[in-house]
Amino acid sequence: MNKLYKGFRKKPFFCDVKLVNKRESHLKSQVVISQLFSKGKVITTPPFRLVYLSRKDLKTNGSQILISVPKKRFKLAVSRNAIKRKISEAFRLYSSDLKAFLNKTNTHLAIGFIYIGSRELRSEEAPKKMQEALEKLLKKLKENEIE
RNA sequence: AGGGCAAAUCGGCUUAUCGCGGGUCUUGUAAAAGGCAUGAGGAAAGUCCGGACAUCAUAGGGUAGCCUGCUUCCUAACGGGAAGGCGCUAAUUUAUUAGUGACAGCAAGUGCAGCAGAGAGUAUAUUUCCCAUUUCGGUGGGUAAAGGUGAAACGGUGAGGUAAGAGCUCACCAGCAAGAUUGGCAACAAUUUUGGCUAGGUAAACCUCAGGCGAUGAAAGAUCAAAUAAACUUCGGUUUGAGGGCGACCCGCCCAAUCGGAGAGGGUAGAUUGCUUGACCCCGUGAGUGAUUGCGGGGCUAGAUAAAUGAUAAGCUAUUACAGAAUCCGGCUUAUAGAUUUGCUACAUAA
RNA sequence: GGUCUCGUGGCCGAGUGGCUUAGGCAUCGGUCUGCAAAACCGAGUACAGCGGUUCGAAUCCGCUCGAGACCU
Repeated sequence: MNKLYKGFRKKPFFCDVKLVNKRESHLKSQVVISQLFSKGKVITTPPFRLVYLSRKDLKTNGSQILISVPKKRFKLAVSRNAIKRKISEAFRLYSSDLKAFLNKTNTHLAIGFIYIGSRELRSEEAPKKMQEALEKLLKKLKENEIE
């Protein structure tokens, strides 16, 4: 946690965790992806479908995300890219609670965001939807923790 | 001042905060942190052509297949471009302008042309016209001017000629073929001589002629690391030439002691490189009608790998067109809101 | 990233440039029947789009759109 607080002195306007979204937080491993889709649990909130898989046996903690937009609904590469960017930006801004929880409980979480909306994601509604989805996810994770 | 057409250029900018990719510098044992500048197109698209580069193959020849098709030039090359020629269309100024053309050959050969029509290619006679004959209903022969059909019907005008006619003969005209001269690098144009009197359409039908083309694509390939099995079982063939290679086929040539089929089974899929200095861009200047190119000076301008360019706020008419690099170049085609510049053009308004 | 194929009524599907297109299933109307099925008779509905070649294009050529397959 100390690492993350390092930039806090210079930029005091933002909250307790620094908001980064680096390469390391992308989900790349084919093994993990196949496990995610075969064993993972699913939450559906209107524009997204979340697939997640939490593990405690790994040494690292934190989250790795994967974003998928179907080519069948969005023909243009430009619009697909725009949706992906909006999702990742929204996740970057509103995932601080989730990250704090994961650090506390020392879990590794793989999340897949699948966009199931039929229209393009508008930038003003993206943060609201993301917050809803993440709150739902956090609640589920806490329930599991108690069990 | 606005409208239309054509060509060219741009197709977002500024500030603040946060964030991402690779690069570089600083701090740090390291992990990492911070600073700096930089980071998506005119089409990045379609994959329709042409190259570079790489691997495989390569004594050589022929055939097949595919592509291109007026001429000369440009270019690394092209199915691209420039200039010119010819045809067609439109306009008028009637010989110019603008647009446009897969624009070699049907006078090498073969095929095709429904319906209609007498006849659709060495074709032919329905109605006419003329002659002969007649049982006066017709029959036989000659003829192709006129009517009619069709997308398309085998030159036109006049004279001679004839039973009636006909390029049957002649003159002129149109068009064709061959030759000559002149101009042009050439396509071709102009003039002229001779010929036979007419040659129809279709090659985006087969085809002929001329020219060109080896195949596969960066998921190509190279290096390193890790792992390992040129192994095992079984069947068949072989110095009396089997088998393999020359990745369409044939001739021919080469290799040569091993080759082929089946079974069971093992391993890898990570890193670096290829990767961005290039037929590059900008400026000046010379050559050329032009495409293009010579010389000099300056510049470095994405290089990711489940894949970076974003978000928020404010302002500029602005949430605002079409749209996202994946080895790299040259074209073509298609999509495209708006802005600017230049040229041409006609209309209306005002002075 | 690269390569290739296909597109004909509501569905399947034939079609060698020539009568706007064979056939089957489905739909609708009629005959039959007490009613229906089957059978029989009849009808409507199509060449993915645009442009070109040709007297004439579903067919030949070019571009565009859509769908699918393969390499990996």
